[in-house]
Amino acid sequence: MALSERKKQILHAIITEYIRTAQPVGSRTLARRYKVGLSPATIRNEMADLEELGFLIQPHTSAGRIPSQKGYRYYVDDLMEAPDLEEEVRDKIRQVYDFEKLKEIEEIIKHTSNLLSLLTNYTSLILGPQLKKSAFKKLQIMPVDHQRGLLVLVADTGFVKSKVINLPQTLSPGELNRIVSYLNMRLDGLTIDKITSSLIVELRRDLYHHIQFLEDTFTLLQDSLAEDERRVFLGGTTNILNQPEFGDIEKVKSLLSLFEQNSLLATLLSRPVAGVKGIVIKIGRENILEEVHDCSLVMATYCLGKEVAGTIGVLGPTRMDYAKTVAVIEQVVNHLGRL
Amino acid sequence: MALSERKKQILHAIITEYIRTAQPVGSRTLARRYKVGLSPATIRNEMADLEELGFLIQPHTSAGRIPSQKGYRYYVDDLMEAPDLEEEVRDKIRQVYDFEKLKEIEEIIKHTSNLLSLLTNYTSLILGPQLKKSAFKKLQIMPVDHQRGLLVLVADTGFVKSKVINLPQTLSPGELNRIVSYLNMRLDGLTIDKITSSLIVELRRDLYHHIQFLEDTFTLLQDSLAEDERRVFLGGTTNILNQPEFGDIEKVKSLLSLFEQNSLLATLLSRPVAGVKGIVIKIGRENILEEVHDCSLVMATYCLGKEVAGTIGVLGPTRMDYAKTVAVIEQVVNHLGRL
DNA sequence: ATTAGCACTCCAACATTGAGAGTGCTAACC
DNA sequence: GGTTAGCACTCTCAATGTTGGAGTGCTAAT
Repeated sequence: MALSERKKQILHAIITEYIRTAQPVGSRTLARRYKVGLSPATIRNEMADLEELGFLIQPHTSAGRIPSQKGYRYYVDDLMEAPDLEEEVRDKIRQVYDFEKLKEIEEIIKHTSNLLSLLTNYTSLILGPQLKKSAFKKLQIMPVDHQRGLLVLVADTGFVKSKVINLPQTLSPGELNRIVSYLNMRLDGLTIDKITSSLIVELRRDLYHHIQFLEDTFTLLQDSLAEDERRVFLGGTTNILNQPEFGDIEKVKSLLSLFEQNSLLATLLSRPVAGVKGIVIKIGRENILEEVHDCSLVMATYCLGKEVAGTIGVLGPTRMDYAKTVAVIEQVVNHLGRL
Repeated sequence: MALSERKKQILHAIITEYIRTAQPVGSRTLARRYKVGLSPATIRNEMADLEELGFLIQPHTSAGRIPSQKGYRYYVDDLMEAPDLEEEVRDKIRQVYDFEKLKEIEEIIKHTSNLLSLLTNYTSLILGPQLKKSAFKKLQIMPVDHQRGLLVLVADTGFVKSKVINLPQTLSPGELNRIVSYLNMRLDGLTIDKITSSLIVELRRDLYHHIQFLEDTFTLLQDSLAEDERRVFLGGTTNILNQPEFGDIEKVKSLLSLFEQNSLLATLLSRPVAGVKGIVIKIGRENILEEVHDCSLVMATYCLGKEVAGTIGVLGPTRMDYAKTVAVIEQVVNHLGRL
């Protein structure tokens, strides 16, 4: 699949131009706007070749060419070079991560997703950290009224989960405290996924005389566990509507209803094999979901501290500005890693 | 503005038909489908009158008539009668509120908003309860690591707010406990809006040697206070796209970006004067925001327990099915009041 | 007061046309 | 042999008719 230098150059130019204008690119325009020292006729020949090879598509006889999926793939893998970001952009990123004191994960993620959609003008998706991997830190029960209490579960990542539970009225404050400290002791330092159901059974045995109350507690624990359903944070959902390819209401509708389905979004983002570092780009039909078959997704795993936390992604039309998007994501992931 | 019985009947029929079909209604259709014992010609005369009076609009000569805003208003105030809900619908409502044990406000609201959008096929908006009005219940600080703690604030309504704060390292656990119980004592039973800044100043004086740490605490308190910005919960945002009036991308875009702006939504919903009971309907331009000038909003205040908690609303095109929507909202508000 | 009849208006859907953009091919050129 | 000019051809898009249907308003008859 080795293309001649000239073909590469032409393909590059076509894709660049198409990304800019969203219009099929003709040989004339190319000759005029990009200083290949070639006449339109020669370019036409090359374009015909590139079409034969599957990199370009002609929407109809006598229109210019547009990149095919294969064309984008080649561009992304071999042709594209990430631009330096403008100082202005770098500044904005720095601002978000420096000046605001972000302590809670959720806050960090929300800011990040806003930032991404702002900088790229596409829609950003961020898959939150996996609760499983974080370590149990502390569990606390605060009485709310005489029959209910608030159970708070804190993970070391700063992740907090709370739930109102029923407390048996027969339970004295002292007992409650003892139970809580016992649980804290037993669970101390474990990662959440170590809290298996067998451990729970064991605990339940140890504390069998408080069964009723514990049911709720364990339910929360197990829910948190079972909630492999990691939350996906969205930013700039309307950005994508500004793209000329979304003139069609049907498309808009299917995309927007996709945005409402957290689990599907999570599927989308969880593709890159755990551990794969760097940026992964899914173009058009390379994505699993039909709704985004004419979108592309640029994603990367991000770390918070040392742990791989989740996936960060930007969704745009297949005709998106890959180079810039990649640059932005790299920069952002970088900053995130330092927190 | 007293209309003759016959005019009322015709206006009613036109609106009903238009709500059903979204097409201008002509005299022929009306004579055929609605058993007014009149010929098209007579109906035409009446329609001309109604147009003169401002209840109807003719999109162009020789199209049928559609209701004007004034027409809808008259319909809603004087003509419409709320239908009995089908058993099937009543069942669905009962299911949501009976079988699932909803303890936390947020959960209740989320379920309600889903329910509403499901039953009406429009978009539901729910303005959450005002933190201000609920009573302070308890404040707790749980250490997370050696320099950070999780501050949890519980209101008696079950409302929970938490924030990670910095703890000065010089603070011993004993001291921390004393501070917490002191704060609890001082704040006990107050409604949140009683925790004015003057009280905070006072507390701050009493505890002046822990200033740094307290800053964060007070910030949270004040944030919760200042957060008059009450959260609006949305359901079925894509439903409204199924309405034929949203064939235009521009409209969709402006509406969707409105949906992303919590504060604007809160404005929309907070119109009905506090205390007004019953259902309020805002038609078209009666709404403040331009984005919904061709939508209508049916809303009602809802109670949780005895307190007025917030506003519940359904947003559809001006051509929405007011009768059904009103019936559904009434039913839902009813159920909510019983929780 | 109601209705039948009729001329009139307007929209929406469909065809027609011409201009513009772009191609592929051929033949000439370096 | 690679490159280019020239030209016929194709296809879209926008503008411009054309037509049929739906609905009206008016008038005259009931």
